[in-house]
Amino acid sequence: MSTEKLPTRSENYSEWYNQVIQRAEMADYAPVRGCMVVRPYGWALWENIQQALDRRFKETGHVNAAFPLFIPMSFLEKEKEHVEGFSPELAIVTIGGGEKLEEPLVVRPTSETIIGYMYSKWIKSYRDLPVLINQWGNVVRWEMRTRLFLRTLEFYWQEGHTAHSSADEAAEETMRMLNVYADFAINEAAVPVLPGRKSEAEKFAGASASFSIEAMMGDTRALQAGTSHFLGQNFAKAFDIQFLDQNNQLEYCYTTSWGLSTRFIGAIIMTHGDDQGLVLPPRLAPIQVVIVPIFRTDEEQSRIMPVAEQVSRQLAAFRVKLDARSEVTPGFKFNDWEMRGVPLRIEIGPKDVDNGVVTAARRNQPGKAGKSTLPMGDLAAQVAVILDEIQAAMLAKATRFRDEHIHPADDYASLTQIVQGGWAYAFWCGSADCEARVKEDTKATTRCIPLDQREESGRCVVCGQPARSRVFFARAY
RNA sequence: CGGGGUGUAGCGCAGUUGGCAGCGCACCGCGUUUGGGACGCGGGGGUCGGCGGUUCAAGUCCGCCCACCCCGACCA
Repeated sequence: MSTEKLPTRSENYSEWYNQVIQRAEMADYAPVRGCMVVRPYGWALWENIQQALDRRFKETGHVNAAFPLFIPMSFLEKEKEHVEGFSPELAIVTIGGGEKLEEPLVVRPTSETIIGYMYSKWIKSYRDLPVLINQWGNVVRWEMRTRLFLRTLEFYWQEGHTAHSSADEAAEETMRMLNVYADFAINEAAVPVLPGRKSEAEKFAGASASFSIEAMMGDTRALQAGTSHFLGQNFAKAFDIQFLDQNNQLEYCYTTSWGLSTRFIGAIIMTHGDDQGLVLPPRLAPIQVVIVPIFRTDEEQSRIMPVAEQVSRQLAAFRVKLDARSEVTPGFKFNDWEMRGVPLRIEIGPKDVDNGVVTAARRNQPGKAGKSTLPMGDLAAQVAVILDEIQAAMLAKATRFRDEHIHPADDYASLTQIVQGGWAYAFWCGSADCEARVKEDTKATTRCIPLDQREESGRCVVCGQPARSRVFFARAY
C-alpha cells in the first residue's frame, strides 16, 4: 500500500484510472499481456452487479444455463457478418492432448453460434417458444490495445440469448433488456446512461439492429456500458432454428442477444471516482460502512473497541467492516478506505464515546463537509437514510456532469469543437460516409441515436441533407 | 502490422571513464506512536530481459533475439 497521492484526474486521467484500480485492489495485471486478475475486492463488486442484474433477469422470465468455452471454427463461419466482425480477434486452439485437431476450436468471443446450434436442436414447435436463457461466463477477444476492465483479452460478462416466434416479440425482448440495463445502471450503479440505437457501422456483427446504454466518464469520453441486439432471423437461418407454427408452417425464429460485462466496473470507477480514489454507490459497494476506532493508550483501546464492536453488530444488516488494524494510524485508514470508495465511514474515538455519538464521514463529500455526528441510538436507521442519500446524491451529481457536457451542435465547426470536451447532439442523415468523416476529423464516433428524442427534423450536421433524428457524437473508450 | 520508447529487488528508479549492484517505497523484527497518509533502530530480498561476442574484468561496449509500454489501424 503506497502512501503517495494519486495523480489527479485532470493531470493524467488514464494514469489515475490505472493506479486507483491497483491501489484499491480491484484488479491487477496478469502475466499474459492484456489479461487481468480480478482481485477479491473487485470481484465482490462484480458479484453485487451480478445479483442486481440476475434478479432482474429472473423477474423478466429468464433462466440461467452454461454453454461451452470451445466452439468449432466452422460455426463462426456460418454467419457472414459475424465471422467478418470477429475473425481478427479470435483465439484458436489447434492442438489438444498433443494431437493436431481435425477442426480448430475457437475460444468463444461470444456465444450466438453455439447457442444457435443448440437452439436448433431444442426448438421444434411454437410451443417451445420463447426460449429465454442467460449465461454468466467469460469470453476471449484478442484485442490490440487493452486496459483494465475496459478492454482485456478475457473478460467476464453475462450474455442473454432468446428465441421467439415473431419479429415483434423479439423486438420487444430487445427493448425490454435494454431497459433492464438502463434501470440497473441508473438505480443500482448511479450511472446515468443514455439508451439508444447504434449506427450500422457500430452495430454488432450479425445483428439486424443493436442498442446500447452509453455512459459519460469523468473525462467526458463515452463508454458503451451494455448492449442489446435484435438479431432478426440472421442466426436462425445460419443455424436452422426452425419451428412449426399453429398452422403447421415451418418458420425461422427471431432471436436476440444482450450482454453486460466487467467493463461496467470501469464505468462505475470513471463515473464516480475522484482525486482521492474510488467512490462506490452504496447499493453495489462491497463494503458499505467501515468503522475506524481511534485510541492512543491501552486504557482508551479497552474503552473504544467494545463500543466499535457493538456498533458493528448494530449495523449487521449492512455490509460493514470494522478496521481493527493496530499497525496503521487512523489517518492512514481514512485515506485507505477513501481510496477503496467505501460510501460511509464511522469514526469512534474517546471524544465520541464521551459524548455518546459517532462521527460519520460521507465518501461522496470529501473533507469536513461530509462529516457529521450521529447519536448512538438507532444507528441502523440513521445509516440506512444516509446510504440512500449518498446513492441519490451520486446519481444527481453524475447526471448534472453529463448534462453539462452534452451540447447540441448545429454546424460542423461547433461539432468538432464540442467533441473535444463533451458530447455533441446533432442531426445526422444516417450515412456511413458522414459518420466516417467525423471520426477521421475528430476521433469521435456516433454513440447512439437516443430513443426518446422529440419529433423534429433538420439537416445533417455533416452533409446538410435532410435528417430525421439526432445522434450523440463523442470520443469513446 | 507501421512509428516511437523501455527492460536493474514486489513497485518506482539511479548506476559516471568498463573495476565490490545501489536508493526510495513496500516487506520482516523490536521500541515509541495513533482524531487526516507516524518515527527510530535493526534486517531480508538480485540469473542487471535472454543468448552470443569484445575484454584481465561487462548492468555498462558490440551483435542477434525476446518481452512490455506509448501513438496509429481494431474494439463489449
